[in-house]
Amino acid sequence: MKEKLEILVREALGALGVEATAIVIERPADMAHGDYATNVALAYAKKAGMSPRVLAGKLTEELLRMPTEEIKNIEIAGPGFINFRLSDAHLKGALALALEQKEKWGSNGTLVGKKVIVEYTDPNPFKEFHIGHLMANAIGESISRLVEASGAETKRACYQGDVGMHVAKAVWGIMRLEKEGDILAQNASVLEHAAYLGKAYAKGATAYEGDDSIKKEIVVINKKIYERGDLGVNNVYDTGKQWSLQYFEAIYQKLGTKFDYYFFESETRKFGEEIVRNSVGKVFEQGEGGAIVYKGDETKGLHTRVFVNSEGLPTYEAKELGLAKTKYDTYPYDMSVVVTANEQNAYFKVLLAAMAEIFPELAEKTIHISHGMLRLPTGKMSSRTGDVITAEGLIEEVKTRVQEKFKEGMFSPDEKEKVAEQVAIGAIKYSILRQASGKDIIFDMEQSLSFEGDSGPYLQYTHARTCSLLAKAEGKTIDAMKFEGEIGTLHKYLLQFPEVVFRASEEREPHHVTTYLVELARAFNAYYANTPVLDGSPNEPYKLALVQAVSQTLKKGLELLGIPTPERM
RNA sequence: GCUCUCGUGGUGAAAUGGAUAUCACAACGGUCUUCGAAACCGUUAUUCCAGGUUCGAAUCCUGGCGAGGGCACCA
Repeated sequence: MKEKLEILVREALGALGVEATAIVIERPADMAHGDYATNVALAYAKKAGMSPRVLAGKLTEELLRMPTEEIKNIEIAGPGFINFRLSDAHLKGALALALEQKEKWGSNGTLVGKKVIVEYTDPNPFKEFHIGHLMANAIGESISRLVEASGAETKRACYQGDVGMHVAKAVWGIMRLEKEGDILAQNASVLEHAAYLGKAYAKGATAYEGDDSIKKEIVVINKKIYERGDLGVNNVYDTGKQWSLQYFEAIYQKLGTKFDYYFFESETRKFGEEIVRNSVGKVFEQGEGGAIVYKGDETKGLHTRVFVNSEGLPTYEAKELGLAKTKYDTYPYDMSVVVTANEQNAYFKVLLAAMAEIFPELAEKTIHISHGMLRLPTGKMSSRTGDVITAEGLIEEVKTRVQEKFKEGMFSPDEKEKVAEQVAIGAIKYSILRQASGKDIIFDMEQSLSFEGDSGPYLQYTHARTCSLLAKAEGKTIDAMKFEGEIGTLHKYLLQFPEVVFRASEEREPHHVTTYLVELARAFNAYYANTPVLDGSPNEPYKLALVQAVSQTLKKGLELLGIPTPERM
């Protein structure tokens, strides 16, 4: 419809002898103004040599001359906006079409035939999966689903730092704990394994900073991990890594993420190092102490970064170059999205500049998306001091709060546990996805996880309501066309969904979806409070069609956010 | 010091350069014998400061103030 209006307006301008470059058709901020609006009369007034309102008047005359059954009327408003109101028949037909589309409702085909890879979450084995990873996961998962909804073939990737000092610290910690007799039971659970690793890491990290001789021991272990020549170290490392990965996998399952590819730093480092060494003198330079550096162009706000350090080991930057190529060799993508924390922004710019010189075609396809930090009201989290909120801990805490809200006797114990988890995940993910990515979130349990108003559970609750209403209406006629009366805002909100999904996908901003869904849910709840649906009136089939469309839209929208949609809660 | 990002009611956020700046929380006042009150209705309250560009600026440009990130061998 939007495209059609654009063509009509262009023709009308042409008829008046005005050649248009860009034509903007938009949804008016206030729905009372109409279904669509254009500002062309304002934009081209000067070019046409008349005042905006006069031009708008002439354009309207032209537009009215063209036969269009979708349009009910055209009005001029304000400084010279042209507002379009769509016909009732068209609006009803659009709703009927939406219902027919079912699962496909809201999708578009703008990325059909494209291959997209999205990398996100990226936890480090041997360390906690904390709420920062939760943030990256929520955003990355939603972006994956959005580009999928645009028709792209989408693969999810997770990149994990399984080598480096943090690992050496944890391995040292485990060996020390074992020496002290603190050993896990044979049948320890995945969670107990993870907690043990956390303890080991904290021990190693503290000792590393406090004691120079231990620092040296850890450096030695780090080397041994790279070389894989020490059986004892290998053994501890291999089991520890396995524990970590099992633990992460359990969390992904809860969160609703299924990765297609796992990349490990231990695999990309050698390749990355080669790439860098082969381009010394061309792209990279020798820096102080034998390091290999990339000199970023300071006029572009870049700085110099080390790619291979003076000990000859590749840094994260070099590994990332290797990763980009490895990804492409695994899955020849048209677009590669990488989600990281925003503290990496400056580094990523340098990396992309270097990549543009080595793999220009890959750099062009790479899009970096950064998320803000989750901060505690008390300050920054630190895994060294143990002042961390783990994902697991947070989910459990929210879960218990959710259960307190359940009505007595609604669920069996098993169901209760399951639904509580779905709602908890919904609350957490929503609080992350509701704002534009890139900004920090001050994480306040009370505020960000409220179950009222602008929240995940609010949307889930509204969806559950539609489900129970539809269950009561089982067997009744549902028909979007059977309606006499004035078409309301709820109906019009519903029809905006595909445009919202398109924009969210294009900008890779899930928060457009959250904002929209809350508006939709609000419109529905208001409608629901004032209008009896199951009243046997002639309009009942239409009202049920509205409810079904709301239900379907909430379900699909929440799915795009990676938020579960229980039918009862 | 250099550099990047940000500054919207008491609080947290939204707004492809457009019309009366939107939403939630909090506060205050109402609505459950009727399709689920995790809901609904109402009241109060917002674009950091100073210039500029534009028919039109929360949005773009310049300067100031304030907050956060980054600035060579961590990731």
